[in-house]
Amino acid sequence: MRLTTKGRYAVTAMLDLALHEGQGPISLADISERQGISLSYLEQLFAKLRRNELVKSVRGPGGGYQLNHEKQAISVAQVVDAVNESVEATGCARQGDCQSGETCLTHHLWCDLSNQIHSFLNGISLADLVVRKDVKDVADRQDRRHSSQVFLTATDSLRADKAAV
Amino acid sequence: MRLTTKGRYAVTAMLDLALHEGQGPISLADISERQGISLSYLEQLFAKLRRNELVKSVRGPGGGYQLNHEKQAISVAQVVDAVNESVEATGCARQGDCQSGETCLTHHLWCDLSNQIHSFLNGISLADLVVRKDVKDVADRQDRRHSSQVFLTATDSLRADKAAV
DNA sequence: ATAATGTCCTACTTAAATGCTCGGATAAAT
DNA sequence: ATTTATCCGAGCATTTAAGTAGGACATTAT
Repeated sequence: MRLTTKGRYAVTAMLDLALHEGQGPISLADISERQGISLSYLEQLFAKLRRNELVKSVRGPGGGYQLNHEKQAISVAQVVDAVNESVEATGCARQGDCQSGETCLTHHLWCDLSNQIHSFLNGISLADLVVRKDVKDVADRQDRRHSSQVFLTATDSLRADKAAV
Repeated sequence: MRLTTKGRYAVTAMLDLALHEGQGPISLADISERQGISLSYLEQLFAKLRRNELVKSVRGPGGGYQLNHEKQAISVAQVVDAVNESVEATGCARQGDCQSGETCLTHHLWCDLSNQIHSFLNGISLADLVVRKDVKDVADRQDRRHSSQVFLTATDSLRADKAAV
């Protein structure tokens, strides 16, 4: 089992998409700036998210990424899984062949733990996160800090209007 | 957050001690054989367990390790912690300074997850594991397979008798 | 057309950790 | 004195995370 910045980055980036839903495609450059994640690294993560059909992409200027499903339908567990960070606590992938073909002494304990974690992360959707107070607070701060050029150009507000329809 | 064979080995070894409590000191060679863990690696793990005062050691022939507290008083979480496998899911050690000094978008989510895992593993003691059916089954199988020389020598049964007093 | 802006893709690098092995020192029992 | 065990340190192969670098391709705006 393993949960590092990899999985955390993925969830954070997906939550960023959910927060800016309805504003058209969001570029990775925007996410990189807002969330403090390396652009190149984001590209690699989104390649996996796209292959798992959690996001869809639009290429070219004004392009970026959008959620491929309703926010309610995307769980944190799905996102973490998509970037290959299993929250599986057993070493045998639940096979029970941990100790040279046989079940090890603590196999069932780690199975129980895996169930706990998985059901917890499975029960939280991006929609659930979006409405949380602690998430809103941080999102507001980030928007205030990075809103400098959002409504500066005519094309940008035009795009936002189009997307809002 | 990370849970690999390191933490699983530690819990398995501690459970082995709990299962053979009352039989005097248990050597790492015995645990190595029963649980299929490298002896040298066990030594390293038990060095940490000893420094965390979870076990006490007896040197010399007939020596080995014993639990330093009642089985009921040792939780799985303590054992995992002792070998430096934190089940902490945040990257900021709960400080909230995840994103260049400020709180990141998903900080509270990972805090919640950490609480879940920690309270789960904290609520399970070695005593709880010893009485579980799945644990008993595996333990019986292991005892049957590795009991060949336990009661063969006079010194061994003598030692067991002494320890039982 | 062409320049700019984005995704897409591959390969490389650095650092850290895991899971071991090996060699030897020390303590205690036979 | 020899055996049995814990102790202790160094070292090593492998994997992974996390990020860099460079470029190809698609799309929009000039």
